[in-house]
Amino acid sequence: MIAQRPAPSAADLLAWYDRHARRLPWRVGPAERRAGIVADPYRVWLSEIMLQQTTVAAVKDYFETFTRRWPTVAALAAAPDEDVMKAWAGLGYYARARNLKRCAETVAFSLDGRFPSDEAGLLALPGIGAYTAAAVAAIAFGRPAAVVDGNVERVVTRIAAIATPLPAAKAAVRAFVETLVPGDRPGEFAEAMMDLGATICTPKRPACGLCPWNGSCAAREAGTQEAFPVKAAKAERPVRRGAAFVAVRPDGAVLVRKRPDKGLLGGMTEFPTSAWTTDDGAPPPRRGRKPKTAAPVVAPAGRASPIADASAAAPFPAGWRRMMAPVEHTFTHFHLVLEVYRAEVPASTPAGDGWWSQPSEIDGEALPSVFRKVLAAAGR
DNA sequence: TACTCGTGGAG
DNA sequence: TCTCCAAGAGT
Repeated sequence: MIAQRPAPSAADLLAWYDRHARRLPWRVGPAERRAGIVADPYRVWLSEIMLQQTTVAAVKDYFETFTRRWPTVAALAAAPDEDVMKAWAGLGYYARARNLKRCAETVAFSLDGRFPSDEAGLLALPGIGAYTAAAVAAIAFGRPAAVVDGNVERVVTRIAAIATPLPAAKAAVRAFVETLVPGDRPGEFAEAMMDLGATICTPKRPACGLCPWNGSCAAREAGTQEAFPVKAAKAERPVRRGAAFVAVRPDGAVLVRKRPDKGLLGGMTEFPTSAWTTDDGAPPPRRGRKPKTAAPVVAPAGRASPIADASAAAPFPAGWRRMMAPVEHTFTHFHLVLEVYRAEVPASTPAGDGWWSQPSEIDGEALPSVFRKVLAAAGR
């Protein structure tokens, strides 16, 4: 008779966590906890929004900047949208910043400055989904919520050898976690699960020898750790092409404008660009109403005369000159190749629907990474 | 359910 | 170099 694997225990994981917890700026450390300090829901919420699909390393500086500048949800709610977008620039997924601001306003102005303490109340707020609602409820309010993120999915699909591909397996993962969540220290339990996934139960070459649950893991017993989680096949990444235009005044100011609030890089700042083509040369599908006349599209360099096409897509006639190397940038679901054009223009050139940004101001603009590459490619 | 939505670091 | 992917949410 072969001994059955014991069920994983929250107590074992918490004992491991007591020894190996990562010290992170948004966490209440053990010493503080002993001193009776509890988590600040604002800081927990802010960190969880920033950490959505984003690494701890990338978040740290932004978290420090935000909490120093806006120490409370009321302060964030009172800030101009534009300042928040500028502070978020470079972190990606800009809908998070828009929802962050809306959520802060709701909490500050409609909820008396207090975050809801239960999952349902949190879930109703903009930018807060199943994961974040559970995480804030558990970490900030001590609720025994089942916190399921990518780390937890990996840990649990291995422990229980769940072969159903994600995201279909999500319900089974959540059900499993619900059987484990302790009534005591549920927030630390959630942090422990995530730390375990981040440091021990890693995607490649997990350190099973160091895992507090290695005796309970079905995948490890079978030697198939790296086969989990099973994921649905991903779609291929198409290539889109376009042109970006950097107009430079004699004083060094460059012309920028604000992108539409919705969609890709919504609400952020950009250099004027042509429409971006899809693989087959057609313009990308539009969500809104079709314009009566199609926007001029720049053909890929080499296929037609880049200069001639660029002049049609440029924001205004000028001595546009194409930079040698195009900017390439990979988004989640497509790869972008942007030809960069630059022109020296007179001081009297009107800004149109945009504005002129001085060299001393450009770094502070809400300029996404792809357009910072454009700026660099234009030699600014 | 299946897309859309960024970025930069690790392997 | 290139693929994967990191504390997901909205539609």
